Amino acid sequence: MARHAGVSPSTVSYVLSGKRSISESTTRRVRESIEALGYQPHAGARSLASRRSNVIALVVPLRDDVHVPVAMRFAVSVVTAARTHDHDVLLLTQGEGPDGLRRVAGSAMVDGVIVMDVEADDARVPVLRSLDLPSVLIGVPEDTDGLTCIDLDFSAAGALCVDHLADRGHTDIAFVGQPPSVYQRRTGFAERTLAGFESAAARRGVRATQRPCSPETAAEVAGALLRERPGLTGLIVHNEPSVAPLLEAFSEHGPTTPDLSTVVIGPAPAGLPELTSVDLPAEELGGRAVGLLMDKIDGLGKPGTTLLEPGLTDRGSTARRS
Amino acid sequence: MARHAGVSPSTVSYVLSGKRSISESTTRRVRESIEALGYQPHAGARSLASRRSNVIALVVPLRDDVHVPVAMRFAVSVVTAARTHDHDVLLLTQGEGPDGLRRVAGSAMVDGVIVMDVEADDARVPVLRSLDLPSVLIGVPEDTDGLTCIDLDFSAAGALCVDHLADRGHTDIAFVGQPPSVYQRRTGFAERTLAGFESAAARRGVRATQRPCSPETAAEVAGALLRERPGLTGLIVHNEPSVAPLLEAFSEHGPTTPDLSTVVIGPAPAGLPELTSVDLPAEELGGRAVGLLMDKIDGLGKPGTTLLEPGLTDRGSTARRS
DNA sequence: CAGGGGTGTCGAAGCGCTTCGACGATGAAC
DNA sequence: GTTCATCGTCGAAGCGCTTCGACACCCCTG
Repeated sequence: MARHAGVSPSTVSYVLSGKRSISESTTRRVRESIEALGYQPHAGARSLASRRSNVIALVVPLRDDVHVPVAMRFAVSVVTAARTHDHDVLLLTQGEGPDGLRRVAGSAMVDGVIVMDVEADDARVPVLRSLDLPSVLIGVPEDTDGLTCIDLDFSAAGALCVDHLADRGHTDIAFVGQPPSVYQRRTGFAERTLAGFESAAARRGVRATQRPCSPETAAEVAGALLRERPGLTGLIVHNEPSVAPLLEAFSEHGPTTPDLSTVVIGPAPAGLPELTSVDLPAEELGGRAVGLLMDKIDGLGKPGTTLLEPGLTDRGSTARRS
Repeated sequence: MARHAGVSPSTVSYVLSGKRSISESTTRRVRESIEALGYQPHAGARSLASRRSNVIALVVPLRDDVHVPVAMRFAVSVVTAARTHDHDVLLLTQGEGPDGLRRVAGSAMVDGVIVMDVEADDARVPVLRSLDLPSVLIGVPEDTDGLTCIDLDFSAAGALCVDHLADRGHTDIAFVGQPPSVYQRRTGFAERTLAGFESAAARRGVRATQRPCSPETAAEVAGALLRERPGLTGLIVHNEPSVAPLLEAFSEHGPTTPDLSTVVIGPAPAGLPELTSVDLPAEELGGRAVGLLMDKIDGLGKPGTTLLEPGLTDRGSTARRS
């Protein structure tokens, strides 16, 4: 390669990295040779010499109570964003747990790591702290000390839904949440949404109940709510796969939207009437997470938690009550 | 590391790789040092010296007409299987197209690649041929010359469903398929399923129609079938996300399962009554694909297409007609 | 016109492994 | 008691990059 362009290897390196100034004529000559030879630097050699692999790891959850399409949107947006920063993405699954992190860190395979689906008391967090590997969490654990986290402000999202309904005169609202297992392992986003819901409900003085739910138990949950809460007029669903079975179950014995005013937190489900929702900005989260990670890799950026402001899109599934 | 164990670096390497015999005592001493120091070989150095990265690339589709949970199951099973072969997985998206393949191959980042969601006339296939990078396709293109492919035998799956219904006395069957866009870009599995359906229907002498479908158009499709095919008693759905809206639409104006005998090709949808189905063995496919790729990387294994025999699980959603 | 500060390029060292040939030691064969 | 394999280990030579001085060379200043 260097010979083909008539320069030394170091000059090629400097052309590629831009770390020293190179004359325009030499630069052009080198670029032409790169083009002509289809030259690609050897990734291993590069990472050995520069102590940078230009790869980041992404730890994706694979629990079955995690909503898969959302996880996939995250993954894709992370890959796309990483590519714009000239990085590739190594896919790790929860299967290996903390050991996977140790392995990729220890062998210098990756420059940093993005961890999704963080729990309040996550086993990976102490490992991350001990590893001095740049990392960004999508999700917020209980103790964020020294960590860089980013997430939707789920607490605000819960409150936003309550306010939306309360503003429209609703005084009896139910929150249908994630499957029980999600709360049991104290997943951050689920806890925070619920907390936001509850404190907003108290603040607005509305009657509020809350129930976990999964697609299998949706009919049951709807039945119980209809029975125990005859005055119910507002519904907040923080569980996308359950939205369809839930609304179906309600409509069999009771009101349909917008009389049962419904707000969904999460991505809008396909093949259903459009519902008013607080959308999960997966693409933005993924992109921002990568940006934060790149800063940390470059030695910039301080630890801290970024919460994205939620936005509510009114699609007409909530009615105004006098 | 080598010093800590009191041996030369090459001895450590041979202990780790097993490429030369090392005495039991030395092996033990080295392993103890590895343990004590938490030693991890530098991946870049290793790939530079050995010309092996121990990483494979996985190209995942991100079209919105691809069923995401299935793609995710593939991805996870590929990662899991790769780990058992001491490899990691680099995630590539369709976004970069053939260039992504060239990049990871040229820079020796990966030892091989697994490509999902292959079309009959896929742009990546010629690139793969030109690259002399070991590869395995999950899916089957039109021209498989020189390629290693693996997939469910979708043609047999289509036929299996027809036979199942025909055996139970059904003589008027509809096939509800993938969204039109999937056929337009000539995705292998969709074409082959349809072909299997049609030839089996001809062989069994049953009346057969076929329609593309998406969750949005499910109600429409159901309506059209009810209108145009009053004698319809059998339904084959090769489109998991549409199953729920489809059956709902049918039940509003017509028969429900098992009177409308329904067979699904794909993963069983959650939160619905259990349906008789031909399951997509994503885990097995992913695992086998990795196995095939590892053989190719090791210089074993010839090109060729492996089709997995489909199996039908009877869950009682098909009735016998006299 | 000597001295000083940029620029643009090169050479060499080294990143941390693997691998090949070599070599001493050991035991078997004659 | 030689001779020969065989076994276990080592040393050295890379793998293909990056990076750090060094060094021409040029232009500016005084």
